[in-house]
Amino acid sequence: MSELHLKNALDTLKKTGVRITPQRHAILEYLIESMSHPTADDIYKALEHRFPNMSVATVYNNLRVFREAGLVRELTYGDNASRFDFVTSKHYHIICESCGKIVDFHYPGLDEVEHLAAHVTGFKVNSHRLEVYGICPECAKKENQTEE
Amino acid sequence: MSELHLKNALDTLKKTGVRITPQRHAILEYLIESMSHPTADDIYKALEHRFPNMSVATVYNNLRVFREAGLVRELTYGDNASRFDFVTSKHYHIICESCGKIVDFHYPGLDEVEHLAAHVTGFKVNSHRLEVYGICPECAKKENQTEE
DNA sequence: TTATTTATTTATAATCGTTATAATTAGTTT
DNA sequence: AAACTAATTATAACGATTATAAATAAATAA
Repeated sequence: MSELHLKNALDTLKKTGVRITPQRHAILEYLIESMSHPTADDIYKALEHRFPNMSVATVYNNLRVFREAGLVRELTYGDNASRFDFVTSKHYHIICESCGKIVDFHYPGLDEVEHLAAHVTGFKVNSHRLEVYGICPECAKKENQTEE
Repeated sequence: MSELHLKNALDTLKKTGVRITPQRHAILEYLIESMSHPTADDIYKALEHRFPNMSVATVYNNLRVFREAGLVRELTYGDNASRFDFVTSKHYHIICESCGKIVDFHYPGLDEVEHLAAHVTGFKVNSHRLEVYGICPECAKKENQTEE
């Protein structure tokens, strides 16, 4: 399953003439297998034992390469570090405002919003971003325990 | 119209024990009357002729105060500067990927998404963020002219 | 194969938005 | 007026990201 994702991703890169370096392979592999939404630094830390000389710049550079190839989505959070998400199928994120955890959920198209926005503003619409914020079950439990 | 918004905003601040300093008054006034989505630096630049000694920190501090009072919403964009939006009614933003312009549009509640997300993930949902991306009419026109 | 070009990585410095700190000023309360 | 508190200012620091230049690796041409 995840091997297939990796294989497809590598194929996509090859097609666009991007070299598959060991670092790139490892970063992609980590993104796919960790099943999380890591920051560039998370990735750097996770791989530094295998690539002791790797630079953070390499991580950033390659995440940009992957983003431009459409393999990876960047989730930006103001002053805080961006998180990177391997693109599989369309999904949205719900984010815990207490611990920062990000959980995926699916929701059938919000095409209607795009259409309405295009109609009202005259924009040519390309995409949208939707995030839901709240408190995850674990944090909610903790808050109850401490009678917050 | 905008005077009323300003008056209400000042009342809200007074109620929560926040002092109305000349700088705060000016920042709020600018946010309301500019009808735009300025960065902290935009505000700083717009007011520096009236407050030659004002510090950027003051702008940031007060935008945080306003945000915490619910008067202002902060729109974050990764590494780029946040934009600040005086809260009037519920609306969403459509952003031009070419020139960065932000235009408001209204859309009747996405409560259903919140409910579904809560149900699927077990989160206690507080809010959501939705943005649409595309190309504004002006940029689209330019692109056509240059046969892009 | 070797030489040459090109892409990639590395190391490091720089940038930029934002926040922290400490000193000063202004406003409030006693 | 004195004492206390809040807000502002000036400046330094921070952290995420990017730019730069040198070094290395890979691909292509000779």
